[in-house]
Amino acid sequence: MLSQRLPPDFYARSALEVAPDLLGKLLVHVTVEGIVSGYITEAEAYMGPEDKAAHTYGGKKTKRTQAMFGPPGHAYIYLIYGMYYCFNVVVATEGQPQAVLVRALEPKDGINLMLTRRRFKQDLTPKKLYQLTNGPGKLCQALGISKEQYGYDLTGNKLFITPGIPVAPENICTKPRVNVDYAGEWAQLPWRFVWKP
DNA sequence: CATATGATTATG
DNA sequence: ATAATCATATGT
Repeated sequence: MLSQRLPPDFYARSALEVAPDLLGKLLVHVTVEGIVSGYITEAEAYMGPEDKAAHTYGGKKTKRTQAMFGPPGHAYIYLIYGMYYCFNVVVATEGQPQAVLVRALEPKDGINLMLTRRRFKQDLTPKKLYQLTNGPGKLCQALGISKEQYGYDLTGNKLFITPGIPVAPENICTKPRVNVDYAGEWAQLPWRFVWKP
């Protein structure tokens, strides 16, 4: 069965539209060690120049953020706290630096590989399975995402997103974004989207 | 060149 | 509650 990619125009919308739409989609990473994938369960919208919580606030363009200024449907990856990577999807249009941070996944394929990569210590009970990828740093570790995948085309064949499973609107809830207190009013906005099946 | 810090996680 | 840990951003 062929894994169908989400079309490029899926990403050519504002982060606020793409973020909730990304829930239930399947994020897949094909590596030499094997294939790992998971359903997206949590995402946050970052709206660019006007959004005080965004890396591109004020239109700030640096070596780190340049991918956000590029065409949509590509990966924006950065290192945080000196030890964890965060995976984002670039959205909107070229020159419009918006992105969606993928905060959590529900593991699907390659769970064994995820366990190895994360050096998971606890017992593998179905109940604790979600702990494998329930944070931005965790899911990057589990999927083997690092700087190497910076700028990757998400309609390509290494790191890509497929339609996954549909999510009913009533199963989506919104919350304020995490750890952006410094952003004043912008921190309060319900731009975090969580899928609760 | 020097310094401060973060869209986090694991552990006590 | 707090340490871990470093690329990036920013200032001098």
